[in-house]
Amino acid sequence: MDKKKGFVRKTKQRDLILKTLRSADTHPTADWIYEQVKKEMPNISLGTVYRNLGKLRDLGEITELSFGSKYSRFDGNPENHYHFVCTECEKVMDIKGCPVDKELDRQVELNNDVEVAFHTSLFYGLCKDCKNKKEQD
Amino acid sequence: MDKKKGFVRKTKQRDLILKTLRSADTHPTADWIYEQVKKEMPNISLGTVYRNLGKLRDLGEITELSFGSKYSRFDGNPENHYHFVCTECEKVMDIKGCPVDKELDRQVELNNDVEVAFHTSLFYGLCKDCKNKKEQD
DNA sequence: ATAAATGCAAAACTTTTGCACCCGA
DNA sequence: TCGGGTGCAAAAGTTTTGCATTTAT
Repeated sequence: MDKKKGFVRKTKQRDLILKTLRSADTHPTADWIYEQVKKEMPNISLGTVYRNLGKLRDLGEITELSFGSKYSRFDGNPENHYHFVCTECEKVMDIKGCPVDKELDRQVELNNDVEVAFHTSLFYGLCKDCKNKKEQD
Repeated sequence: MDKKKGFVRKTKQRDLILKTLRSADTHPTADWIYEQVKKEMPNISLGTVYRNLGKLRDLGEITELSFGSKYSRFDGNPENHYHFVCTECEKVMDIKGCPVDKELDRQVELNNDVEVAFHTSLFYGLCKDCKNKKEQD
């Protein structure tokens, strides 16, 4: 018997959830993902979406971002990187051209007597669209 | 008549809440503040704590930090600075000796076609106490 | 006197969970 | 077949809100 306990089974639901998240250009909420996925799989439940997002996070396939608003947001890219939060439309997206500075972690350790595993930075402001919209006034 | 509409009234509750927050060495949750304040003012309600924290935030007296866990945390210091989150005991505190690098904001603007108002960084790891506790094993 | 603030409780909202059934390996 | 996954609905947990009353100015 080579069946092992505690294995992760592949399901249509989880595949679709991951595909949907990976193809999003921003970092959506569980509810947004639920709405998208429902178009293709109308009977899926929100509980399943939450359970699968949690499982994918535990497997290291995605990252859960919990900041900015009441909702958690999910990032299909598990690599550490910086994020931008639009204060106007609430969208959350990746920062380009600004690599994570690991030297900072060492500096913080020395100055604060802590052990740093990693850090992340959040930039707040107006995204491209909201910036342009404001300029039109 | 020099009474104006929309003014902010001074109350014992708000004073106590602000005093409690300012004297905390970490960044507590609304519920923690509620528990502290109740010792001195047993009839205060959690709703009042939330309302006052919101008002103080709107007035720019404090900062609301919404990351790391389900709860919002509040920071008696409205100045922008970096934070440390202990992944073991969940405490959130200020980072010392690591000033906010405003140059980064300009770099992000250039690379991402956005308008950055400010940024904040979160360092995750073990705080002094949890680090020492681990070393004892 | 007037409107802001409070206390209480109910409501709103996001996320989790129990359970019976289903389905992938 | 076996145990992980799903759907549904109820529950949990944080934050907000309606309302009558109190209180600061």
